[in-house]
Order: sequence, then structure tokens, then C-alpha cells
Amino acid sequence: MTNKEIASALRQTGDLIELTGGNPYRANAFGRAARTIRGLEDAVTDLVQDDELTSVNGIGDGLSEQIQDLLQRGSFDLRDELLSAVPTGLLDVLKVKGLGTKKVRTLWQELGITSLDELDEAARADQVRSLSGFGKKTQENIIENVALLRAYSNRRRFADAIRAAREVHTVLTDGDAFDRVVFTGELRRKVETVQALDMVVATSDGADHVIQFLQEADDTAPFDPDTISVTTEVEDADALVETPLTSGLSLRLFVCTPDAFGTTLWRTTGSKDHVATYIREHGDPGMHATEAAIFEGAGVDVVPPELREDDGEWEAATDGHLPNLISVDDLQGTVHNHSTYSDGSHSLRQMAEKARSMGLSYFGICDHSQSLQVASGMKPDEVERQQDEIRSLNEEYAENTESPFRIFSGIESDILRDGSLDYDDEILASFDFIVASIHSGFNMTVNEATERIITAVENPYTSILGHPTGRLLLVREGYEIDHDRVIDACASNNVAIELNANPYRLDIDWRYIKRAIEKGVLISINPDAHAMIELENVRWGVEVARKGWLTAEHCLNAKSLDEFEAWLTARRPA
DNA sequence: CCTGGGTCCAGGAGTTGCTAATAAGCAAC
Repeated sequence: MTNKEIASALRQTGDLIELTGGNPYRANAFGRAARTIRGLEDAVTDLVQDDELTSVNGIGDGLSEQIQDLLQRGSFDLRDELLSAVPTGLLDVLKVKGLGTKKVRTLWQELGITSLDELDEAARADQVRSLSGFGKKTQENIIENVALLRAYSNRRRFADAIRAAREVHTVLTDGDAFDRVVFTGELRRKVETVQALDMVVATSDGADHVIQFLQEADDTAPFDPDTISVTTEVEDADALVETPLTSGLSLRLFVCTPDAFGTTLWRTTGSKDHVATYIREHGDPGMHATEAAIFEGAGVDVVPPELREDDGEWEAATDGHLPNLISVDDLQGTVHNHSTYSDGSHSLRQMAEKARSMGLSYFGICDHSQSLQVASGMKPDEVERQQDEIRSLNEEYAENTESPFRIFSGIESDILRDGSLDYDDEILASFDFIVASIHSGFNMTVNEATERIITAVENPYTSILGHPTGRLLLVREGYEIDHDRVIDACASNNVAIELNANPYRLDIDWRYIKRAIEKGVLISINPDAHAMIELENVRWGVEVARKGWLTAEHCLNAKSLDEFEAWLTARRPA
């Protein structure tokens, strides 16, 4: 069990205590322990092994025992009791933005609401606004945010979908029952959230063979062998075999014969418009064993799957101008990362060493700035202390002339309400570079958000605009911005735009990357790592960067150490 | 439920501002 999983079980227990009207101090102890464990450097399992769990601040004998139960049997008595006392659906209600434990308890006690459906119904029936502590606005927000949650529940983030898809793929390819089993659809196009796991199954034995295989799969398979449906009237394949996965997603298998594999893969991969545009220009491609044959038949270059969105790829393929898309190997540094100086789990040295072990030649540290108290943002004296440590680490690294490596002193500066950065100029000037991001006051109009960001971009100390919309995929919508105006401002101020590679963010949205490139704005693929392992999140950023037509040439952290340093020097305020 | 000072119990609570209510709850990482 990971620290994260332990933390969420504890947090949930704290929530349940509050929902049932238990001792608030007790609830708080669980919440505090959850926060502490989430930010812990050591694995809780190791601490238990060494009998050192109670030495963690905020974990005493009681919590220590419950955590050990949690590790041994997946839960503990108090949690079980609370879970049986609270309707399951109430935990979904708690996910509605704007509702916390207090409000959810009121809804439960006063209106008997125990599920999202009941909440939605009550809000629409105008029953919520009259409750004490609620009002018209809260009732409207509930309706809106329940709808969002429902929409989210049908999709999965790309990273989660890939993990689930690999699991299924392993089952389907076990025993070589089929000629080919290949990802297709949104999965293959690398869309940031997917609705179904689509795969093409090539076999000469027909859909029945596929169904039989699913039915005979053993109990550990991630789908229900009893719930399989088959459609034969599909445009893009011989048959479509569908089954719900235990993860809640739907598995869709497009079945075809091996000699039609290329056509089926092509038809199911591209967006509707991508496929339609081809057919309009070149006619129906007919049956092909390989995808390449379809492109060859039209005399155009093979379009990478992630570009098949009907957004100029056909013109580029016809003219031989398809981009040479970026890959993980092109990245030479990483610039937006956290450490224990703010809310990261690992020390500056550990984080830098991890970057170095990944073959990178520079590491930018960007802990949170002073205003962001929830993430223990750095006060000026901590900034000074960190910069001293950076200097001494860099002296160490400088001794190794064979594989140059350098740490750059950055800050993830909050963009305050008025668009200003979070320190006075003297401190801002002490950094090698600054990532400017919004972390508070999300409730803005498009114009307010855009102005706020442009003010920050125009600040001479800003080098990179961090996660431009603040979205968390399938958790919350970001604030809306006018991307064109923001991109223009970045272009005229030589500010790069972050592609935050955290699988929850993937922000800037890939749909705007092409426009940024056209304006000459560099994209920085940043893991925003809060722990060593999260440095590897850049891969998700690279996936969607490719989708946005990004090449190494237009990527800030694909620059070599010397080039990156030159870029920073050139744009430093005089 | 935890910590800390003294062995059982008193006192505690990441912080701050915003929202949407008219005092308190929620959100930000």
C-alpha cells in the first residue's frame, strides 16, 4: 500500500467522522495524519517494519494501530463502522464542488439525501435553498457541479486508461489466440481523457472466437465474462464486441480479418472528421492489411496517430511537411519541480539526483512562493537558504566535467489577484528563472483571468507561464482564458508556456500548442514533480505535446544546458 | 486522536481569503 493510498483512507475516515457528527478534534487528527503521510519521504510500510511509525509527528498509538490494520487487511475497525453507518452515495455527494462535510451532513439530516441523484432532484425541486447555510446560489452551483461530476464519471484520464488497457492487452495476447491486438480510438490518438478502451482484434476466426475467449478468461481478468454484447452492423469493422471493465470503463474490441487489419485500425483510430476528409478527397480506401497502404494509396505521408484530428494533418501529409514530433529522448532538462523547501516529499539533492539519473543535464527547482501557505510557500529567508544549498550543490557538480549537470534556482511564483508576482523585485531578481502560476481566486471572468495572466507575463521577471488554466482533468474545470491573447502576450514578452505533464493537468491544452508554436512561443514540458518518481511524469506531457504538433525545436527544455542558460541570460532584466 | 507534562488529562486545530451567506464553510497544493 502506498503512502498516497494510506493517506486517502485516513482522510476519508476523517470525513466520515465529520459526516456522522463525531468529535471534530478526532476528525482533524485523521486529516492531519493524512496530510503528513502524503508528504512523507519514507514509505509508511518501511516505518512500520522498523517500528518507527509513532515517531512521525501526529501519529500516536491509536493511529499507528489503525494504519497497521489498514496495511494488513485493507481497513480498520473504526473505518468499517463509519462506512456501514454512512450511505455509500454520500461520499459521492461529498465530491460535489462547493460541498464539504458540514453541508453534506445538513443535506443528509434535513432532506435525507444519500446520493447524487437525490441531491440533483432536491436542488431542481427548489428544496435546497431554504436550508440554513444554503441559498439560491449554492443550489444553482449544486445542479451545475453534479452535472460535471456525472460527465467526469464516464471518462478516464489518459494515464489511468493506458494502465487499464495494458492489463487487458496482456490478457488478450496471452496464448496467441489472435493475429493482432492493437490499441485504437482515443487511446491511440492519445486524447487526454478517454471514454472507452478501444482495440482492434485481427483474427480469421470471427467475433465468436473473441467472445468465447472472453467467456473462458479466468476470474482475475479485469472484465465480467457474463456481460458481453456484440454488434455486427458496424461501419468500421466486421463486428464490435463490448464488455464493461471492472474499472467502470467499457472495453470495445473491433474485430476484423487480418487482411482488413490496416483499414479497420485506420478507421477506428482517426477522428470522424479525419476519416471523412480522406474519403472525400481520395474515396473509400478499400481493404488493406496495413495502415501504411492506405496512406501510400493516396500518395501522402503516414500521419502519426495522435495527429489524426482533422486539424491540418492531411495538408501537411500531402505536402510532405508533417512535423518531426518530440520524444522523451529529446528532453535535456527539467525545470518545474518541488522539494521539501515547500510541499515536495524529497530533498533538493534527491530530486536533482533523480533528474541526473534520468540522463538530464539540468534541474530547475521551483518551490512554491510565500503566499501559498497551504503548500508551505517559501519565505524570503528560506529562498536564501535554498539558493545557498544550490550554490554548494553546483560546486559539487562542477567537479564532474565529464557529464555536466546544473541546478537552476527558480520559483513557482503565485500570480496574485492583481497579476503581480509574489516577492519584491530584489528577491525576484535573485532567481535564475520564474514560473508564474495561478493557485487562488479561480472564480474569475474570462477577461479578468486573461488580464491577470497578461500582467504576470509582462512582468520582466517571468520566464514561463505555469499551468495556464488551472484545470484538473475529471476533477475540476479550470478558469477560462482567452488563449489567443495569452499566447500573443507570451510571444511579445519572450515568455515560454508550460505544458504541465501531471496526468491530472496536461495544461496548456494540446489544442493550443500549435498556435503557440506559430507565434514563436516555446513550450516547456514540466513534470511539476513533488516527489522523485513524479519526474517521470514528463512522458504524459510528451504524449500530448506530440498531439499538439510539438517538435524539439520549439520545446524549451529540449535545449542543451548551454542553450538553456543562454536563453535565461538573454531574457534577464537589465 | 495527538501532544506534552508528568502518568492520566487538559487543550488542541497547516492558513488565509473568498463565497455566499448573514455566521460559517469551503478551496487552494
